[in-house]
Amino acid sequence: MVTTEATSENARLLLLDGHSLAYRAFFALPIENFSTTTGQPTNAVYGFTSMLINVLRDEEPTHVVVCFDRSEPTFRHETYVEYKANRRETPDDFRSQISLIFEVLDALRIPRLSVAGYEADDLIATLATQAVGQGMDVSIVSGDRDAFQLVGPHCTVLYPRKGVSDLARMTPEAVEEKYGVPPERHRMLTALVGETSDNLPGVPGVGPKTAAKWITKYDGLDGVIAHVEEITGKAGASLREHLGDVMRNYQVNELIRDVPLDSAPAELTIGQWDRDEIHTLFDTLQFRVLRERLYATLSAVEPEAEEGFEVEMARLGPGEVAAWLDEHAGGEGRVGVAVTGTWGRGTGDITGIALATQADAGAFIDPVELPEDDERALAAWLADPKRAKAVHDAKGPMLAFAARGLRLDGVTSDTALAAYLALPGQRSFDLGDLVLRYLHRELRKEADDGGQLTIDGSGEQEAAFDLVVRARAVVDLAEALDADLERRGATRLLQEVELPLVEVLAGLERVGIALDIDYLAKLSATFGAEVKAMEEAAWEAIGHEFNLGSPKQIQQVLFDELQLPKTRRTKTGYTTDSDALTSLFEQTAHPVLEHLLRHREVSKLKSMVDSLIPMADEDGRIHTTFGQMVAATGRLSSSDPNLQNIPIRTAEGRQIREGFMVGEGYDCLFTADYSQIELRIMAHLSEDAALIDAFGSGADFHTITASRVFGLPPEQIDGELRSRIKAMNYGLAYGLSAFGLSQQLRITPDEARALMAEYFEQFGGVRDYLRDIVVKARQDGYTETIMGRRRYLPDLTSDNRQRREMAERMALNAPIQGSAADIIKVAMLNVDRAMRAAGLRSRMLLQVHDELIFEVAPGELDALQSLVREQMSGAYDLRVPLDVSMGTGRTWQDAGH
DNA sequence: CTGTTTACGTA
DNA sequence: CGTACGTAAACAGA
Repeated sequence: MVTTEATSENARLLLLDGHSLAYRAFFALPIENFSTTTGQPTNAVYGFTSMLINVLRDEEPTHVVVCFDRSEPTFRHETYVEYKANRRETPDDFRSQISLIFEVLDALRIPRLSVAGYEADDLIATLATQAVGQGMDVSIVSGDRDAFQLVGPHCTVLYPRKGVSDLARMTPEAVEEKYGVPPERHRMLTALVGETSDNLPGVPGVGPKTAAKWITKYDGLDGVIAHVEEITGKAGASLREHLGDVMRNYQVNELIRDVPLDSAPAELTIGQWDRDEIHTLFDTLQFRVLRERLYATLSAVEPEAEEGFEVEMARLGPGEVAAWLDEHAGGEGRVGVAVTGTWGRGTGDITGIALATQADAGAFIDPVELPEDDERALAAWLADPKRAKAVHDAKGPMLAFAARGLRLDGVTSDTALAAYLALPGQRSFDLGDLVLRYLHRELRKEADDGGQLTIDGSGEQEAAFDLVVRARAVVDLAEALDADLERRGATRLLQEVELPLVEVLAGLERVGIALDIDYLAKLSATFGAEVKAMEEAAWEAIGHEFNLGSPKQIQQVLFDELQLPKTRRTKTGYTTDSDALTSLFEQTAHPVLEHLLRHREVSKLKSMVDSLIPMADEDGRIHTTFGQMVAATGRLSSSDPNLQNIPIRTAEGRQIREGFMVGEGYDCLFTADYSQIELRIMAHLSEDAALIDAFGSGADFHTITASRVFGLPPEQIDGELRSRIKAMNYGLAYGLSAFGLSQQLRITPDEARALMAEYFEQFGGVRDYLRDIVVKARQDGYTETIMGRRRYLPDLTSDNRQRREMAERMALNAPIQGSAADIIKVAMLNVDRAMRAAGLRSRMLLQVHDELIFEVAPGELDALQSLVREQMSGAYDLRVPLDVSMGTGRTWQDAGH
């Protein structure tokens, strides 16, 4: 294809038949391989989107529209009541995907069209006719052969041959070659042959070959009809008998070319697609590969952003830092800071620093070759809380600065953090994406070949300039996000909680926690021995070797060789999870099941120990990384390594906690955790008097609530009754259903329902609260925590039950889990401040959602305990007290309680 | 070599 | 058919 300059002469219109393509995809792609983890089928969406991407790439259209059928009957049904009557009911799994396809198209800003009383084909015929008339080239993508009648010199049909990636290009020549008639006569052919998918029977005994022969010989269908008596043989007789059908078919098959439409072809332009919407949507659809393909394809054709950034860059040489800072960064204005370097595991290194002001003054500083005076000026400026700074994702840079002995203060905006509060469900907060979204600009320099930038070593210079552009962009982005957060009521949450927390978290990461390496190495050996023993025992029991770590091989052994009863299905077979194995063992008592379970348990522990040991630094400490913008609810996450999932439930698991110990020069570890914080928040939010009372009484909460539910005095509540109510208490905050409760308690669903009814009888406020929270979230589009942290849940109005109910459970849980996260974050800030104020040398080491772990400096235990208790329980004023329980010891295990 | 699936650890 | 995470190993596809 030759591309000439774009005039209306060679505008290209791409027309897609949404339904027919989606339907194709639905049957071409196996639903088992294309479903989200929540069970939403996505095969049609996937296939359709995939085809869309391909044709956008290959056809390079200037105009696009996707046409859809409507449910209303069309004139074809009136002409022929049996029209499409043989079609089976549209499967639910397909129907639920149409609205998802709409979402994809809307996010891509691709227009879609449907008109009552017409099929998608008619809209396509109308638009194609108009467009060709206006000199446009047209490509039609449709899985319906009726579209072939539209093929012409400026109109091509792309017809899916098989699957979703193989499109046949039907030009006039291709149609003629395949069917023996030119495109405008294809409809006549169909009329004679019939179309089973539309329930249009043709002439029995007449196939495409015969039909084409007749049409050619008699110069069209009219000729065939006129000469119908001359046609000899069986086929001729059959034609005469079914002539009515043929004429009806010809009428029904005709595509309407003058459907009244609101938009002309020239108006069907592709808009600026929305990166964030695509991100969010593809996240929920769990399209990973497709997203990459889409980005690769569309970034090539997407309309240019308005402009880049214009900024002067000074490369600050020796002795120039102080002067530049004085001139450009000594006032009130916020300065953007961007750095290059590496960071993680509690440390880092800075290789480049860029500063930029709103007045487009930019500077690049190479921190390695910095004279002492410059370094001092820079350090003072960075650490000056009065010099306002905007940084994107400041925690890493903070660690890298700290490794050079530099402190970063005065950060009045962290644009990544701000974006997280605005869009908490988002996966990544890429600066370039945010700049495009909020500022409609591209993160690149203006194409300004002034020349002063192209000194030699231009690669380095380029990199420096890119960094300055980032710093410049961050300043404007900070402003835009400030405004956005104000609108969302999250300003205080950012300024008073999340921003100050960045430095506290950097501190925890930098300090790390000491490991007892020798002990852990021995522990690993112990676990290793048992893993091996279990493996051999399992092989012995089965009679051959197999990989106990492979669910697939376990399935083969259990279900094929041993013929044990089948368990719950997974995508790829039958589950071998511990619940299933346990229940299989109860049924069959087969010894291999015990070996498998034990092997699983111990090898999991061993791999955890083995992963921890090499992560220790030269001082024997490990440094996690806290994710402050990961959890949609506002919690922190911990990774590399994850220290928020160190085992505690089993005795063996707890042995790992023995490996976390107090560091040299410190007295002990000290842990403090909130007891039942989520339940207390539920009591607070629901204002349920009975629940609030239960927390006020000081006695065991689960026993008290059980006593109310069962109408028994507390001393008659045995372990069984208590644990039922405990499961209920906790389950409520997760949106637990009667079914789920019955599973967990191993009672019948009816009993579970009765238990829930009893519970709500006593705690009506909780029931009302849980109900209202979903209603309100549906109205607002989001839930909110006690500190105004939002979680947006658009799926609350989804017509897909699975998605909607999932969103409802999220809506129940998010305010509770999120408020708990708010409270402990405030507690961490207050504890940190109070420790500084008291001049303590003790250090906060970890946060595990409702627990804080400290390392106690000699002689400070008493002071620290009372300080932490005070700050934690006073972090937020709830309608119930915030109880804190504490413990101390040499190891994390000993410090537990 | 990469991404996905299964399973499982925590709150 | 209970929320929120992160990781390891096996596996599948490129």
